[in-house]
Amino acid sequence: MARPGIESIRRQQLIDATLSVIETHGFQGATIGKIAAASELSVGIVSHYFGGKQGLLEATMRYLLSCLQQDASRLMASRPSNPRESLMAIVDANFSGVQTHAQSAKTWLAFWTQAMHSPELMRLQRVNERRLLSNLIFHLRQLMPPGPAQATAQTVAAMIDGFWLRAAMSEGRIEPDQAAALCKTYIDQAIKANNGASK
Amino acid sequence: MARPGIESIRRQQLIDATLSVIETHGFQGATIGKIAAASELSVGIVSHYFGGKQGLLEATMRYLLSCLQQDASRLMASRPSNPRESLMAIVDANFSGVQTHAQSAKTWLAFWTQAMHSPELMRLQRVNERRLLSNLIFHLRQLMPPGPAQATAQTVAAMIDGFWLRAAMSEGRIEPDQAAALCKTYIDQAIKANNGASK
DNA sequence: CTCTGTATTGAATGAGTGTTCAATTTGTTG
DNA sequence: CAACAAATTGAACACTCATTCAATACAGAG
Repeated sequence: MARPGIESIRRQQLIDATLSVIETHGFQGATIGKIAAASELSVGIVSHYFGGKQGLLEATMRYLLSCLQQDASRLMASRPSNPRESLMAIVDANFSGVQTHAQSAKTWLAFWTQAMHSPELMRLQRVNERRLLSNLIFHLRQLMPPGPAQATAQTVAAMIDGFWLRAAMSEGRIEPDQAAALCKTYIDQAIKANNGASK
Repeated sequence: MARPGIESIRRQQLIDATLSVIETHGFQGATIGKIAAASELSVGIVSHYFGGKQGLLEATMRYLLSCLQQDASRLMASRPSNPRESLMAIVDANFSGVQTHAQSAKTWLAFWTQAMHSPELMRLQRVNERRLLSNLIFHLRQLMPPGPAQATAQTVAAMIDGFWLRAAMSEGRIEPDQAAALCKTYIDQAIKANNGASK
């Protein structure tokens, strides 16, 4: 038998190569050949570890989702339990990935597009969307009535997606710090506009 | 010679077929063969009128952009010149296309993704983005200082994109009316938070 | 009806891609 | 070192798709 753990190493190699190739060549240009070349492995290895190209793409999206979730958990843990601060942490978490991986925004957009015609990717996307939304509602609920909380949560979620989209389109011209700041400004405005009406 | 105007008829036939095929099969599945079948024409006609697949795709995106601009012009013309009402009209215009063409949202997303790796599509996208942004700033500028106006405009633009994205992802589950209402609520909050500081 | 040039067709072509699997390499065990 | 199995390779294969272009259909002019 060969070294144990070699499987997870190869899997990660291929996922990293996939992200890199999508970043430079786009989703359409992400062929098995290019991914294999970028990972310095052979084309056959993809079928061996992921069963095929589709399996590799799904694994790559799962990886991106898990990174996002990890960012969120880390930032939530290091903050006070103040509801407003928690909301700010959620915003930060949703933009922190952009800085470290400039390629992420483009790749996300590519996956979203692909996800619309792939049930499995669609399911993953929906789960993640639900989590963000219910997280936002939970904290907003402590600052305003249910109605405005629901509306504000949906608005914040749309803003986050919108800024990601713009970041992807403008080749990193839009600063993630700026996007996060605008989201936070909105949250404060929404709190001010609805506070005291609850409790 | 055959009938004059036959060219514009065929072009529109092919553009309509392209939109229809992208809606059902996705951008990746939009092949010349399917488009030709949907338009009840032959595959060769595409090269004849558009020089190739890429030309047809660019023409289709131009068509979508012109539809959006037409919606905007129409709604702006039938409203009072009140700055706030103008902003509301802009929001309505950006969501009016979703209702009539449920396929639009998916197709927009597909084009956005494609645009990132096609200079010509990217250029079209940028022009449209600039127009929306400067339109928003122009009207906001009459209701608040330059700084907040700039920030609010970018936030509104991101919200619009974000809601479109969500509409595309959720197969029309999100009502465009609701999205427009949330955008308007935000605009009013932003005006209230910054009014009186200008002029 | 015949002629003429435009409009249209669709089979043939060739480039590109994902998958397969027999052969090879690599690391471990006896 | 020899024997073995897991890991890896990459050429061959089958398939899809965009493009091309010689052949055909067609509308109006004479």
